[in-house]
Amino acid sequence: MSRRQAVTIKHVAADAGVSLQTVSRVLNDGPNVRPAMRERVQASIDKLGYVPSIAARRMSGKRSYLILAINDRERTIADWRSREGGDWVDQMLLGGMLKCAELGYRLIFELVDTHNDHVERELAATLASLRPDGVVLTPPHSDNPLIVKLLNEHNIPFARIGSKAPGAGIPLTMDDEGSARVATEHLIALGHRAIGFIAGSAEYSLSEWRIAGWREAMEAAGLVTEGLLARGDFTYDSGLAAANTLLTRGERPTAIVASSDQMTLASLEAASKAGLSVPRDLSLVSFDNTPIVRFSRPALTAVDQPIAATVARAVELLIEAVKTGERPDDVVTVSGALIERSSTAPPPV
Amino acid sequence: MSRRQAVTIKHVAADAGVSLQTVSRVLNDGPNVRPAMRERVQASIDKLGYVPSIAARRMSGKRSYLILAINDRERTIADWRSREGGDWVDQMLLGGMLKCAELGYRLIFELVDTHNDHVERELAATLASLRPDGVVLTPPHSDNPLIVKLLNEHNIPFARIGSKAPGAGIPLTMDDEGSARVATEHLIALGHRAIGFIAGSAEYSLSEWRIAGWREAMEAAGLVTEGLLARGDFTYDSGLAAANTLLTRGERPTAIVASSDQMTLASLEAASKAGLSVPRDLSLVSFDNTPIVRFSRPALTAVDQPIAATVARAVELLIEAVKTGERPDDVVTVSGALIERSSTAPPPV
DNA sequence: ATGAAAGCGCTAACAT
DNA sequence: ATGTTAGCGCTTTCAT
Repeated sequence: MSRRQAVTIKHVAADAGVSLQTVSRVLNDGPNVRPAMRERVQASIDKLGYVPSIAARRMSGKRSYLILAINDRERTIADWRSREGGDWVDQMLLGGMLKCAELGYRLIFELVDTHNDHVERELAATLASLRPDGVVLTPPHSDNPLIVKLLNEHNIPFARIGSKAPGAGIPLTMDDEGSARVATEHLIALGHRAIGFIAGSAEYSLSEWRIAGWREAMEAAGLVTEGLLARGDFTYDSGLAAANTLLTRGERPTAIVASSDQMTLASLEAASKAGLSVPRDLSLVSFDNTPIVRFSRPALTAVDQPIAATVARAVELLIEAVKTGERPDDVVTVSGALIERSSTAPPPV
Repeated sequence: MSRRQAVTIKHVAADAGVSLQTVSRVLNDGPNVRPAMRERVQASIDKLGYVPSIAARRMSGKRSYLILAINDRERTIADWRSREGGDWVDQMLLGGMLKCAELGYRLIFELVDTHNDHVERELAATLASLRPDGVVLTPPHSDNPLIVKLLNEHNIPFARIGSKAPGAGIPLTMDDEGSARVATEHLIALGHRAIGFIAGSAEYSLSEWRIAGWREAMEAAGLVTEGLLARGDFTYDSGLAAANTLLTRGERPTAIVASSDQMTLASLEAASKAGLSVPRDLSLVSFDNTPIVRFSRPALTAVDQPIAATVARAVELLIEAVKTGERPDDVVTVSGALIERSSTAPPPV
């Protein structure tokens, strides 16, 4: 059998006794096709099992039926190799791929270097090769001015997940500020007054939003935040250092909110080393809710990041933008939820 | 800016002052191009930042530069939703995507239903739409006669991971038999004599190979296997039932090898319920080595499945097959390794 | 409401 | 060693 298409639009046209155009119109839900004709053509399509070639559609038309999802190369590969149980990629695929399939699109997953002087060349090459109808950006790419500029110049719709900045592209967030506030309020409600916060890398704007959420909750409750903020970069080691800083200060916190599961796990370790029992002596709230939080002892109370839902929403909006040219006016927010487990309790008396 | 390609082969040809064909030859490392000419054309390509359109290449030539990786829909989605920390998909992507990128290809990840009367329609549609140059099959698709037949008829190279059956397609295994033998021998060396085995779903042929490896090791050491085999289906619940069966028999095993991390975790739980301490009263060896095995108490000794390496090898062989038409004569084996942690010890005295 | 013609960007086959 | 021609399977544009 040859590598050529088995059944093409020509076969369908011949079978239905109509022109190629009419078949094309039926395929694309075009106007000016009588119901009877539509049915006849559809019958031929079904009978022959015809499926249009994505390459040919992209060649002739303006659409490629491809959505490109981009992640940071270095970080993603490091996560895969470390096998620490993060499932960011899986959740992106779950949300993005299934939504694409639902809408007749295909999701292509790619890695792009952020820390690289040839980001533009790299991305431009991918765009030239694939010509996707839309691009989903994740942090830290979402705020990378080079990438945003390039995509904008190419006039291709794109979503910026984890970005609120104005400008081109559709910004979406997982309500980091609100989630941090909820997490903090949860601890306040339990009676905590000295609540530490371990922030993530400043390269991600969501790190600042989470700090803001924590601050708001603390201030609304009349609590001080001074000396209760430490910075990490989402990694375990950075979390260990941050937790140690917080736990060795004069009036140490009775609870800590950390911006990633790895940093929270590190805080658990730091607490253990300091002879502190969680949650009896120290309460812990995590961010991400990746699989590992359920396997730690105690299981961690965590803010779930709705990655699948957010990516699915991004894909929807992108395809909408291709079809109608319209995009949301405001930042799109997909909120996470606080999942209570066993790492939080009232403070020691 | 329009959705048309910014820089096409025409621009390069014009810039270099040659015909389209010469540019095409340079792109494809074709013969009959003088080095000087090759350099001149390459200079134009670099200068203009030209990257060929994958769609146009697929339209005209016999290659699509696409490799399709297929997984079981039901199981994959269930794994994603359950968030139990399995990283099969990540490892496939890590091995497959990076190897594809290295060779100028692109990996497309798809889900296909096994338990479905229209597998063929579904897969045929994907093939018609994408026309991939090769397909990577994973269990249980690797032994699905409908899928194998379809791929063979379409004359498209494919790899069958986890399959040793003769016939079309390139079979690859992770040496399940050898790994099970090594795991068992490890326990025998520690002094165990009654070593139970919890097998996986019979739908996966690798389940039988693992049983065989365990049997071989036992018999080689002059040990009986009767009554020491239990069956699960890789899931936690099935592991719990299987472990309970093994642990409640007359002469209960002092060690168990289980065919998945979930089933081993379940065995740990079953042991705990039975008042048995691991590894003091019962040793446990797992299969898979997904991230969670390091987070259990004790951390599990496990056979690592080299998924990334196997998929990378499959991609290599597929692309080789496209280029040269050649394929390996024998089953390709990529061996895993036993990772020793804390769930194994000598048997109680 | 339907059809015919042109062309997308590339490679294959056939010149020269 | 290089160029020319035809055509892949569709959608677009322009007829009718």
